[in-house]
Amino acid sequence: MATVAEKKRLKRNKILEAAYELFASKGMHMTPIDEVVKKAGVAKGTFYLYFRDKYELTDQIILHKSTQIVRQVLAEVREQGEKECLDAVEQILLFLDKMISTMAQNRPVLTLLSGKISTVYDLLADENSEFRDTAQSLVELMMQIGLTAEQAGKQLYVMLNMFCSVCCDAVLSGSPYSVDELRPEIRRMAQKLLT
Amino acid sequence: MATVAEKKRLKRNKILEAAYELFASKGMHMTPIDEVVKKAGVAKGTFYLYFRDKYELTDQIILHKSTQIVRQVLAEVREQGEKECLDAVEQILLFLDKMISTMAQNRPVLTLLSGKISTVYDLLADENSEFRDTAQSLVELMMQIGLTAEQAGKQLYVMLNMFCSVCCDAVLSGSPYSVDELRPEIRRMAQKLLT
Amino acid sequence: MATVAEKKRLKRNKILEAAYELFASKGMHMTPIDEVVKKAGVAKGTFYLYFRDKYELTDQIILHKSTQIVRQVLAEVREQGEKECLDAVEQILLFLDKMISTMAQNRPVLTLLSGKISTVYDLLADENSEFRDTAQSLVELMMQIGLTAEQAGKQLYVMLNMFCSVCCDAVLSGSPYSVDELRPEIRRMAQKLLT
Amino acid sequence: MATVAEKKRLKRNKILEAAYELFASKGMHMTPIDEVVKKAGVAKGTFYLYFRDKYELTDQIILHKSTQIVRQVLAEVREQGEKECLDAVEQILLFLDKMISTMAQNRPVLTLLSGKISTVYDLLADENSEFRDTAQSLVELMMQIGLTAEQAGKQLYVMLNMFCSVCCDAVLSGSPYSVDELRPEIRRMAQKLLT
DNA sequence: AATGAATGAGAATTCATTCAT
DNA sequence: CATGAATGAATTCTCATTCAT
Repeated sequence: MATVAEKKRLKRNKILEAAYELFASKGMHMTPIDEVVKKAGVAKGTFYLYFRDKYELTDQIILHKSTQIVRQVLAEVREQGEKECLDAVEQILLFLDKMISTMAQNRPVLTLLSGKISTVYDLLADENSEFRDTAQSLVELMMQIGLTAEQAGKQLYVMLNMFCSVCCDAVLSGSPYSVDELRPEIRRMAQKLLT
Repeated sequence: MATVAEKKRLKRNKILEAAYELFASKGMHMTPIDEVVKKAGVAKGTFYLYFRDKYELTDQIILHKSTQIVRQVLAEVREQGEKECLDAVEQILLFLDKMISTMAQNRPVLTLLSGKISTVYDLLADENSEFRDTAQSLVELMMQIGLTAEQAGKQLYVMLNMFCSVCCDAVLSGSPYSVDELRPEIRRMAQKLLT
Repeated sequence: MATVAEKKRLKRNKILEAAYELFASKGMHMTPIDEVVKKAGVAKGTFYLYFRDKYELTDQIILHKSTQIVRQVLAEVREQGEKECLDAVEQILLFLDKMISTMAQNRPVLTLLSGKISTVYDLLADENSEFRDTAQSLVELMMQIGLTAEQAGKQLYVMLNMFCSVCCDAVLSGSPYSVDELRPEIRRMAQKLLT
Repeated sequence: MATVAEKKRLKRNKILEAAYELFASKGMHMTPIDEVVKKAGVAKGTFYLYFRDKYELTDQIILHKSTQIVRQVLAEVREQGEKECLDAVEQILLFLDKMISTMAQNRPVLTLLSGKISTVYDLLADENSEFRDTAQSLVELMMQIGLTAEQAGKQLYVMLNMFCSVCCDAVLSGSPYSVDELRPEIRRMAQKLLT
């Protein structure tokens, strides 16, 4: 077993997780590297062995966490979609709904995501992404309701962005409406957009 | 003429404007007070005569600039709406369209607004806001298409948030789509949502 | 009295003096700013009010100290030269001799000067230097022994550099010869060069 | 063939050369060990197998490079001296002239040598040096022009130091005069000193 | 012998804020 | 009211050196 590379990956992850929790609760600008390494249980120098600087760390966290969320949501959608034989519209609605739920339960990640939402979309759209296939099938689902490939792509992006943004606001500030207050309305709007 | 109070207001505005430009281009965290006061042409101590601290300044800028934008957009909508005798849906679409255009032309303000979009809505919804009446009429317009007051309020919020968010991404990063690419799609979606 | 500018000059000088002593005894690279400010009795931030960074400080010290030394030497030469009605060659020899003595007594300054000797010459040659006139008269003295202006300039430079360099080595390391061992030899060589 | 000891010597030399180039271009204080070992193609730990610390490395480089230069210069002088049957003065002048030329062509080595010129002399004077004999013959040459052994030693030292110092300044900063501008003057002075 | 991950003391520098003038 | 010199805690990042593999 490649214990050496494995240990490195583990250490990197420890830093990533420690930073995530801190950044999420106090914001990146309010979290000194000192605290991150202390929480991660590594030396200060070790941090700079794995990340060029604080900004690279931030980027990595966003990537890391977004990936986690998208991966989880897609897995659930796929499973439930198959089990319940959902049609195109229903699957997309389910995807958006799950995204909202998951984000609502991941308050901290929203703090980081806020204002960088296109990152999530980039994850889906990137040629080399592990999600490429799924993203493709989402677009195909939307084409089944009569959109061109381009329209489908754009609309998917706008809807994702829209729901994420509303979620961020709703979850983070709860003002003027909470997620739960907004959720039925969002669903109604999504349905309207998809028919 | 109250030259004393007037001069104070002027100096305060000079600081606000200087900070706005700096914050917009480099971000608040990357802009030291030193630079702000230098650009504003006042002494460092003077700054603290007008603002409690850097955070109050930031808040004030967002308020200041959002107000400017909303005020401008609403004025244009009102004028054109009257001139062209637009119906409810058309007025709302015009409002959203103008918001997009104005934001697209105010790249810097988006930097600040990004992730704080509900601020704009708060402006509209606040009891004491100068926009209260207009916001009220927007809601009433939406009720004309068959929504309850509550639904109308929420939908207005969601649509605003959605469009602002998409604009921020599109204008600021241009990725994955530019505003101009997205604008027709957005309009189509808005229309669908309002019928 | 302009107490404000005066106080600033004083504080700057305090830093300069503190740094000089520290740099001279341990070398600039071995002296943290922390120690400098502590010795100067000012806050760390104050340091950066007066000097861009450690390197500017170093340059300033060299300038400051070289100026002090040259000023002192020239004053002595002028005085003694007049009193004893010395001729050209004798005055130059006296100048070099005094330079050697003064440097020998200013061990610390040599630490800083070592390897940056042309600084001293620059001081003499700089158009705006307070020493311009004196430097000019040194050159004129050398022209009296039959050199062209250009030859005189170069020879003055070479001799200065040569003597400073030998002094640095001799004073700082005492190896292979001490200043006192070398001084007669140097004098003999200077005399030879000037006739 | 002693491949073991040979390989070690080779690795040591690789480090020495890598460090030399780096130190020469950016200065020792600005060159981290990291860069040295990377350039040398060895691991960081390996460095400490061959050198106690960074300071020992620096010393070794200066020694290494000075030796190279002196060895080269002396070889050339010896060869040309024999071929052209030069007399004492001419040989010394040739030696100094070659030193200047070689240094002018070895800009980087001067960076390191600057302020440590007596090292070169130490090389010549050290009892166990490979140059002991040559240095001795240089002294003897000077005694041929009527100096005592002691005077000869000192004068050789002063002249060496003087020329090296002037070279460092001239080559490194080119200010106030370049090597080429100074060279005739230096030669003239050397000639004067040797007669 | 060689490696390179890990260390952590330390260094430079910044900057929001205060306060005497 | 206005000023800007002074502060020093806080922060980021570096790097020589060690040591387990």
